[in-house]
Amino acid sequence: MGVVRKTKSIELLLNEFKTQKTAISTIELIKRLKAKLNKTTIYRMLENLVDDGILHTFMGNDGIKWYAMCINCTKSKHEDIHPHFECIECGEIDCLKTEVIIPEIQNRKILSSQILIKGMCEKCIN
Amino acid sequence: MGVVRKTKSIELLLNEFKTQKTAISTIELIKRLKAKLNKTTIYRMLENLVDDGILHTFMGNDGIKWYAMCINCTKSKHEDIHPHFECIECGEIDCLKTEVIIPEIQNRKILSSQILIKGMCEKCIN
DNA sequence: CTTTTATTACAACTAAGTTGCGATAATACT
DNA sequence: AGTATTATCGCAACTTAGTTGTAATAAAAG
Repeated sequence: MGVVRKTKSIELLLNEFKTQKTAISTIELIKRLKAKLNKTTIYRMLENLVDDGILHTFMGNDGIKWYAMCINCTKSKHEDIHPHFECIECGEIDCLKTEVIIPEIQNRKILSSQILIKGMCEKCIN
Repeated sequence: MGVVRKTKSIELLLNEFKTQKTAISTIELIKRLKAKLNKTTIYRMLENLVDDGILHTFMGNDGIKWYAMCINCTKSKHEDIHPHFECIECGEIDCLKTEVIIPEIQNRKILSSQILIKGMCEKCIN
């Protein structure tokens, strides 16, 4: 249904994404906000913020959900279909601006794609 | 550790992948083989078959694991880094031979990538 | 045929995520 | 401002994918 009211909980959650530019996993968010927010609340807020085009979500390699701020998303259009990059060293996942071209496939219609690239990030490569 | 002994269980499991060319999820396998095999056994067999390069695994969009036969894998080299295609209509996921080029990224080292394309398959497009 | 040990089944557990519902607190209304 | 409305929140209980420990079973080696 999206976010309708400006609550302290929403503020707390969004603050995590303002202080950290990279993606954050649900379990990490729950861990950080445990003292102040119930996990059910966190799950529901994340869902609402995705509906509103404020956050976008994607599946990590380990099967847990990750969330990150949207840059050019609206309620109707999630333009944010970009690849994500997971560092095998520090575990951080961030959004890439790099565009990956998915070629057309015979007799199939491509609607969306999720790309998770694994490697070493700027910090860990040295 | 890989598969060492030829057992009836392994035969049963591999038979599923021989009669079906597309990927199969763990929960689907458990559902199908429930009467004959314990789920723990299925999980452990799948792990072993991945170690041996007979199956490869990837994460579905819903956070459950999928497995499919390897074509050009060996124990040491998993060449099978190809995109997967999920049909939003029938739910089937299969391996694509289409190669997707991941461009180099400044100051980062790319080691692997997982690409899940969503759309309509040959059967469902009509 | 016996011994070795990989494999399997079972039960009990872990952890991510969900559901229902009563309590709380933003917002709307007078 | 004070009250009514209802979105939001917290809690407890639940669901489900996947894991762990262990004793029993069955490949296959000797």
